[in-house]
Amino acid sequence: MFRGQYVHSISDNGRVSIPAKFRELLNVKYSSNTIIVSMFENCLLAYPIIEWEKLESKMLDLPSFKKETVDFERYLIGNASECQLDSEGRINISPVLRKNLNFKKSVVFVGILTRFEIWDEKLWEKNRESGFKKFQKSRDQIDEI
Amino acid sequence: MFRGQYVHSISDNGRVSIPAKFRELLNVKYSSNTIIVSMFENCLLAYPIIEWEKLESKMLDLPSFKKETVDFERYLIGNASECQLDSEGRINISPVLRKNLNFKKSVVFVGILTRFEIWDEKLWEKNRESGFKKFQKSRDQIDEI
DNA sequence: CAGATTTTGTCATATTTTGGCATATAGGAG
DNA sequence: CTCCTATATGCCAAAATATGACAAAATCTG
Repeated sequence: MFRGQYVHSISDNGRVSIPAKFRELLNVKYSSNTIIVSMFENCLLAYPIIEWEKLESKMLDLPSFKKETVDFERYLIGNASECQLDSEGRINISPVLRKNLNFKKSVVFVGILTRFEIWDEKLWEKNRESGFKKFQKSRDQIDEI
Repeated sequence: MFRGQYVHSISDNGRVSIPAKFRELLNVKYSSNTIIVSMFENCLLAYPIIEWEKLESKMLDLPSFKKETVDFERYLIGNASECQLDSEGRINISPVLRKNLNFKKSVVFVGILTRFEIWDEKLWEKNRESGFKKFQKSRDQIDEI
């Protein structure tokens, strides 16, 4: 499972190392160094290709011209890109995504079970406080864990 | 699968490069460099010929005199045109389509699984915010993805 | 049919992306 | 604390890509 936080720097042309812990999980559990990265709320969302394909196959069953489907897919798939880790364990993040999320110098990888998020470090820091508040609020919604 | 966004410039006479990632998919998965381009909401909609033909065969099953069928087909098929990628991976977009969609200098290719959209860049940018809102809304409609 | 205009094919080139190496840094073991 | 290994990242060369330019071919128009 993906867990924890790692801060990495990102080069001018959008290249960044995936944390070694995540790389190992990709190798061992998923036997694949291909991931899909897409936009989410204020961060990137990354899935091992296998997990992502589960999502996609569900989406292929949706009625393709229905409004909700189009809106949903246009955003989630339209922002997605397939990345192969190179021999050094790095991926490239496209100019569009970097611009949208205002990626500057450093990003934070946040592991969350079957996926991980990538945040601009500054934004991540800024949201720490409100993140805690949201966590507190969510405790009531999540029943009896 | 088609995914992600790519911004390309379009020449005065409507010639534009298809993103390399999309070209590769056409070669490898579809073994064909023929696509069908038609109008959609505020953008063009492009399908590999094979996917387009699947769509057509579904349309043939629709009740052919029903109002919705006629309206749908008249628009989607009536605006469709077949394009071959040239040796440099470019297609031409007809003056009519460019005028309808107000294509200026740059366009955005948006990959969506078995198809991709082509937007005027300015318009795409303008719709980005509302696109995110629509996505948020659609998340509630699309259950349990 | 002739001339004008548009479309197409090819080449050249600037830019971006990729691959590989080298080095600095961090983290763990002893 | 110190050494050693694993990791992150800067750097550069090579490859791929996007796109401008221009001539040849095709099409349109009167």
